[in-house]
Amino acid sequence: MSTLENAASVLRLFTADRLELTVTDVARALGLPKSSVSRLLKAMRDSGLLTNVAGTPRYRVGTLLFEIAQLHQQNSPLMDLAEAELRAICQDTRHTGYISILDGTDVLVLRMHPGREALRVVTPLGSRAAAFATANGRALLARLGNDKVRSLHPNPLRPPSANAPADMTSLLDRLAQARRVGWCEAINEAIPDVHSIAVAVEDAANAETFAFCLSFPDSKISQVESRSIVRALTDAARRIAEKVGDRYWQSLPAELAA
Amino acid sequence: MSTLENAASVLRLFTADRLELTVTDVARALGLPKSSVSRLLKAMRDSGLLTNVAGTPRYRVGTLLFEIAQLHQQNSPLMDLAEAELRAICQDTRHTGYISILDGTDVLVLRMHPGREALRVVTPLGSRAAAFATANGRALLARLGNDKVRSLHPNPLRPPSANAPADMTSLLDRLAQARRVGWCEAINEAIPDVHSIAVAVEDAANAETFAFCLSFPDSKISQVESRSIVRALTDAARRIAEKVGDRYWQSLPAELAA
DNA sequence: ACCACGGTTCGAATAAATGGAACAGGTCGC
DNA sequence: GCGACCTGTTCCATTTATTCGAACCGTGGT
Repeated sequence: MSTLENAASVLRLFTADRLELTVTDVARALGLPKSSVSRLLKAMRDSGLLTNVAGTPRYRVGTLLFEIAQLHQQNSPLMDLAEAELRAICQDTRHTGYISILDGTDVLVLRMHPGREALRVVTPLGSRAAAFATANGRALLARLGNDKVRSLHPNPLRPPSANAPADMTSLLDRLAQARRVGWCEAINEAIPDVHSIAVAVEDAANAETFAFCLSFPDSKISQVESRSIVRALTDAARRIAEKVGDRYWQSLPAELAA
Repeated sequence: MSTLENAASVLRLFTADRLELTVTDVARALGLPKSSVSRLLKAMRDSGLLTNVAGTPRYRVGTLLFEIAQLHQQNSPLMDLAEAELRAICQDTRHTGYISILDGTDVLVLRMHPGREALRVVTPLGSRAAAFATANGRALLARLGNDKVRSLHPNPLRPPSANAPADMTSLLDRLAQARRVGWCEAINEAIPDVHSIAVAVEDAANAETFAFCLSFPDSKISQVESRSIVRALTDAARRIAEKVGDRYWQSLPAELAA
């Protein structure tokens, strides 16, 4: 396999509980000869992708990746708008907010605004979840056509819980509903007792789409509060859509969102 | 050159005002034939390092890097401690706080806690600056031996302003002073009218060292306030040092820090 | 229709990656 | 102190991926 693929595989080996890797770690995990791995890691270090801890033969992720990733999430007008709106809603409601993007069939958490409640819902930055079983995920999928959604999911859905869509038909039903009202919710799907309400906005000019949601313990929130959260999110999305020229929200009558 | 080096070079081409790259962009910038670049970018996309914007032939940084970079800065006990302390100080003083590491001769901003003042000091996450001319940088350099500092800087220093150390001798003087008192300040060095006060903490077990600082407009802060900031930072560093077993702060008498 | 421009494909020459074996350094247990 | 063992590195002939120029395709402009 090419050096590049191997390098990417090495990067993927780093996980939250594996922040350092050794030559044998990688060799075992990837089934490559030690000699190749030794050279590969050294090459990755020399090119800045990795660093090795001072005296030790352990490798960590290099600062280059941190810098690049940082650039990647900055300077996006849409992100700035979404963050500002979400921050305001989070401060107002004291709940936790997330901004996510679609990456294949997963949602990837790009930003988090921790709530001030005692019980916080914590999905760490950079973590993934199946898009079809999350509020943010379905808000994003609803922006795609049904055909696209189907082709994204060639295999049968594997719902993480009973509340998640069990198959493609019920997923498309929920997406259709999301398209009608503009927002989307998930109750006790991926995580028990977690209720999330999400909206999605798109900046066609930059080919960027984000979903943002509010997450809170389902048991603590009344119907009325939930309604006001929907209102806050859809209003925010509408303001953003206005600024970036997202036609999607223009076609949604305000009364349906309430 | 090897594929890996070329890939790293491509990643380095992404800057804050260059979030998308095309084949010819890269070919021109790196002086490589278009065909090679075309293959390289495609390979990088296939391995997850890059993504190309839907219909267009433009490439962006892939989500893999974001995930990896996110891991990289999480789960560090020292970072958690430093962040908690700095957050408290920032809320207290309403100024901006930064956490940085040393990367070669540069400091790299890992975390930022924006202040609540009207005039905020903004150095974006992931940005670099010459270590010798910043408070955080010198706090980190002070942890190194003079020999190490000298060998890091083979070339004459290029101070960004008159207040920065002009040569190695005056840099070492300031480092020596930092080692005596435990903290470090930079007044109008890298950025005009910006005053920063920094301390550094090290977790030897994990081979991690961070500096954190408070930055504020120099003109707005009295001698007395500055003193109390020094106190807050050194107290915080001492608490962290206690927890992670950083011997450095044990040898510093508390009265010298005041 | 033509041209200019950006991207891709092709194929032979080249340079780089590969992996087994041998080597080096360290630690552990006896 | 010694050997067994584990880790990482170096070496080298072999393999194979990568390279680069040139030809090829689409598109957008005039």
